[in-house]
Amino acid sequence: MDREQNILINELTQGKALAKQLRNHLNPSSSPETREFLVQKILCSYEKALSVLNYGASLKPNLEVSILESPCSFRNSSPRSEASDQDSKDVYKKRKTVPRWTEQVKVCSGTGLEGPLDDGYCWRKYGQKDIHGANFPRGYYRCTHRHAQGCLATKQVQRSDEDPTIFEVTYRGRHTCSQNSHLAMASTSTKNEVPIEKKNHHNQQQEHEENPKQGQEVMLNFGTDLKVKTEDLNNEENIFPSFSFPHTSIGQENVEDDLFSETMMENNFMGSFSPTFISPATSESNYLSMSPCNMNNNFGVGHNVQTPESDLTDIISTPTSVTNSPFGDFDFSPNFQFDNLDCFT
DNA sequence: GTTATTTGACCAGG
DNA sequence: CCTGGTCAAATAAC
Repeated sequence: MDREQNILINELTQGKALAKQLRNHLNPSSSPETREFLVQKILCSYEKALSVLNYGASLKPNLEVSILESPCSFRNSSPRSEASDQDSKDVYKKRKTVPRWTEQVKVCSGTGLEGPLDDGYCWRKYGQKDIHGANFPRGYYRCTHRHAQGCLATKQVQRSDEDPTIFEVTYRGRHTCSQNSHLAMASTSTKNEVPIEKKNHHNQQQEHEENPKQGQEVMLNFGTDLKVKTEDLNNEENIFPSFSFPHTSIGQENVEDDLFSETMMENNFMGSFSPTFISPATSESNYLSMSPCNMNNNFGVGHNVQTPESDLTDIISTPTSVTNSPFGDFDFSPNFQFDNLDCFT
């Protein structure tokens, strides 16, 4: 908890300082670029701070955080759900109760930010598929320690059609491997989860490379915008009785119990993470957008946003609420419970 | 040598 | 039969 607090204070302090700087740059002689840069940095600080808070808040059933204005999103911040829709239907159901959620990662660069998509885990690619209707192939990754530690976490990386700087990363399962992240890990950052990048250098046809890490791409923009959208499928049987409103923070607690217990039983591995994070209600729409700076530090860990395994397909496929009110709901604020952050240590 | 990626085959679900 | 997801042999990187 101290750590989080420090980070929080740090970021807020930094944000304040940056704001001052920005004020100094409000004069006409200052370049718009500079101002924009400062704005981005400020937003980074905010987002990071919010992310920290989000950790604590995520225990709350119906947390919804929407921070879409991350530095880089000015370009195209429209949250998209097409891919998710597809996924949601096609998810193979044999494996039930595997939590699944999607992060939309926007790759930007410029501000000396490292590669995107470094979530602090070691992934190993085990497949790639061309997906119908998508211009880019989808990459399939599993945790490197699958055999060593039986970590069943997997993820899919799908590059967005329209905006190649956006990658939809769908995670499945939680990491049980010890080497993983939490805060410290990711901070070591620069380690690329997807090593492919190296090879890609020789590759002309990146159209077929969904690989986020390509140097060139990284150079394209600023920062990394990470949106986390949880969506759970896999549980045909479990449909949220009361998910109608993603923003609702009330009335879902009841549901929580069911899902919670179930989640716990079937996904014990989650325990290694932090059981308290399992908050079914969160699933509908969890938007967490991270900026480049976040990525530098430990915040690549989008996984911390918990999702239960209810079948939220429907909701998700109509992310209107999320889409339409990107900035709207910040109901997380009142609910922080730092006490639970202990789970991370 | 080891370990990771590529890529077509294979399988299950719809 | 088509599609998405996984496997595994071949290959590349280290």
